[in-house]
Amino acid sequence: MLVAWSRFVRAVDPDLLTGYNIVNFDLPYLLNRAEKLRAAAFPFLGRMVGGRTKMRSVQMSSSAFGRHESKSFTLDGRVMMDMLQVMKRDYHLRSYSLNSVSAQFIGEQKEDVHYSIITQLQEGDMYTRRRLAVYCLKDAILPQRLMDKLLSLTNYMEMARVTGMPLGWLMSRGHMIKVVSLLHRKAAATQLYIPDVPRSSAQDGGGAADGPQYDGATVITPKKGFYKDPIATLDFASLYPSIMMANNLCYSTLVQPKDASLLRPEDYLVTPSGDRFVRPSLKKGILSVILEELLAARKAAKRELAAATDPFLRAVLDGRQVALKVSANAVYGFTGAAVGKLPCMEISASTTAFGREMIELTRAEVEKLYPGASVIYGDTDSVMIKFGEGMSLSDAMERGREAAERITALFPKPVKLEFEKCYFPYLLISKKRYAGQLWTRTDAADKMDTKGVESVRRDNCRLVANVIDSVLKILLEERDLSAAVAYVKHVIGELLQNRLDISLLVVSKQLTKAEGKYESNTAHSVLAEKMRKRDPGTAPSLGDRVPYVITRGVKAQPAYDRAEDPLYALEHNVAIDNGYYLENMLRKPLERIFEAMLPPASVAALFSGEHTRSIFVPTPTARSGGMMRFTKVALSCLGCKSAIQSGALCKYCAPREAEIYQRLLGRSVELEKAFASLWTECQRCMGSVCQEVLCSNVDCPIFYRRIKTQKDLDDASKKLERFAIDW
DNA sequence: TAATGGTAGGGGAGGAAATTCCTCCCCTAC
DNA sequence: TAATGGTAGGGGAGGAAATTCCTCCCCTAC
Repeated sequence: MLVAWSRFVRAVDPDLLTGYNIVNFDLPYLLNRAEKLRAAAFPFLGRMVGGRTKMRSVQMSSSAFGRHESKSFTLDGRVMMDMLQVMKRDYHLRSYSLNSVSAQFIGEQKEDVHYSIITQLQEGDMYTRRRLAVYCLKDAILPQRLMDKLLSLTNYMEMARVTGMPLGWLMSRGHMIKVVSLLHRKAAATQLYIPDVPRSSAQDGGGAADGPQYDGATVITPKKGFYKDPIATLDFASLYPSIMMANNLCYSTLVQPKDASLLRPEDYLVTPSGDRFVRPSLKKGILSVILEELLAARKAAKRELAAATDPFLRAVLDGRQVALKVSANAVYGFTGAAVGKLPCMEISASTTAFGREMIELTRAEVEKLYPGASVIYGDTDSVMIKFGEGMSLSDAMERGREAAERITALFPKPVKLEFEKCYFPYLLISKKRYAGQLWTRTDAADKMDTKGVESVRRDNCRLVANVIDSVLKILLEERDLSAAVAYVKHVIGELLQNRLDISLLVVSKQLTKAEGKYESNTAHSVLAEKMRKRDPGTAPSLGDRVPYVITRGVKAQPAYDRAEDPLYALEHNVAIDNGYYLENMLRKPLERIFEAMLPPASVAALFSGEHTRSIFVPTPTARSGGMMRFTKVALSCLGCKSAIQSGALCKYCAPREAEIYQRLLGRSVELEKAFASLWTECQRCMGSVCQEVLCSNVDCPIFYRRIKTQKDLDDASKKLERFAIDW
């Protein structure tokens, strides 16, 4: 079968291979299997005749794309486009399972089949094998649909053209190689050669770049608070690229200090960081040319974006122009990369130094030109201005536009300060954290814009993200403080009474270090270790996100000891520590928001009072220690919970047997109904109502609810069975 | 054959170090 | 065989508890 499949690939002769996680799972599996079975004709999947497909492990670590282990193959003539890798590179998501990704982008779920039941399906009847087949087909089709919908191939080809790089490298390598490629292209055209800088010993592994190498951008100290006046925002368009172009910063224009005396003073420029670059009249830098081209491509993408009407297409085109912008910024990053091919701190340090001067000048100028105006915040290339008390939105916009124009005139071309938007109202929490209603026109707000706060971070559970997001919406869109307070109290009540779905409480963090490399204990690293011991096959590996919930423990037991795999917690009935979620996850983020608009006593009242009464759940002691090891669970009366020897009820409750039995039966029936409706929902999702549901999709809330209901139902029927003994 | 854009910054968890608080104990005044 | 005044209060030692500070870690803004 393997050999036939290999022949099939060669016969179809595709340019591109795609799938989901094929690089790290499917292909390695096939190759290993072929080797084991001595299918010698198998590993020839490339276009090179007789070219053997070999597999290598590579470790990639990049500040932009994170760290992961990966495989690489010799597959001449074909490009591997693994959609998992594409999704990880291009989209910031909480989960990258094919299920959640396709649900989000193409509104379709696949039925997930856990690997442990595949054999069972294969060895069953024609119906179970059909299910297996459907699963496999979907697994193959969904990645293709994703690729079509997201225009991934189009965008990658565009990037390959702009940068002059092989398509495959865009998926397996970082940003630096793009810049290297661009440099080679331009340098060759101007008869220049790029020096091969040998790696210094410091660059190889040990003790390299820890801590910043040079000073970065200015972040203006925020004047924190809740602003009910419109806040105008001015941004420099592509700040770093435009600084490099305006001042001709380049490898080819750098003047070494010892050579400065050879030039006339008017031939070179001294940057704020004290470095010298010749003026463009003498020689124009290559980096300037490269940046001009990247920004021209971005402009074209923006034009296309303006012409598009379909909202989804717009989102994708927007993604493309952002990618080009990021690549332009990567040019600056490349010059500053100490562990890189061609570091040049003079360029990067000069660029940031210019940036610092420019934002300071902008701030001073705004406050000088507009008396009463105040710059309340700014980061790197932007300033947020409050022009005055009680100003209307349209006046603020008008002044913003005017100010941008007047200040742009102070800088050399192509530096451009733009008025982009107003925030109204605006909540400024701290540096790099704020939220506001964003307006680009006066007739209607565009959207709520949230930066840095918990609702946009992936290392919070969904509960926190949802609550913060809703609270901000109520405060900023509806501007209803009391409704926000009521909402928060309601959610806290639900949480403490255990009424929330466990999928809301799942936290996930990325495993960024290899096994044993963590210096301190953290919830996700300790849990990953625990899961490796349970089942190495399904345990998270380097670069994966580890989902977990915090469970109840004994007093003072650290949180990392109480982190548990959500599925495991559900299946083994481990109690969730609701108090921890309230105190350690919800409390502080909510306090930071409300303290800007409520007196301290009212903020404190959010977390105490009637709604914080919780239902008692007995605390389990550590499973493997303490006195509890020597105790046994005694039967308890189903009527009053007092200890009894056998049967269902104690002698005092016995007379009420009929009534208690009826109550439990009612509960059981209720659960059965709930379970049946969840089951139908899962069957609908599978596309068939005549088969058993065999789905283990951990990203689906229904899945958690179904498991929980099943568990409760089991418990309920066990209780009912105890009555039988009496009869 | 094969590596990796940058700095600034917030904020949570864990654990060490420094500090405060409580209890026991001894002794003296009267 | 067999005996012993009391209470109030200062202050040191030891150890528990609460607090502060620092480091690690993750993730985001630009």
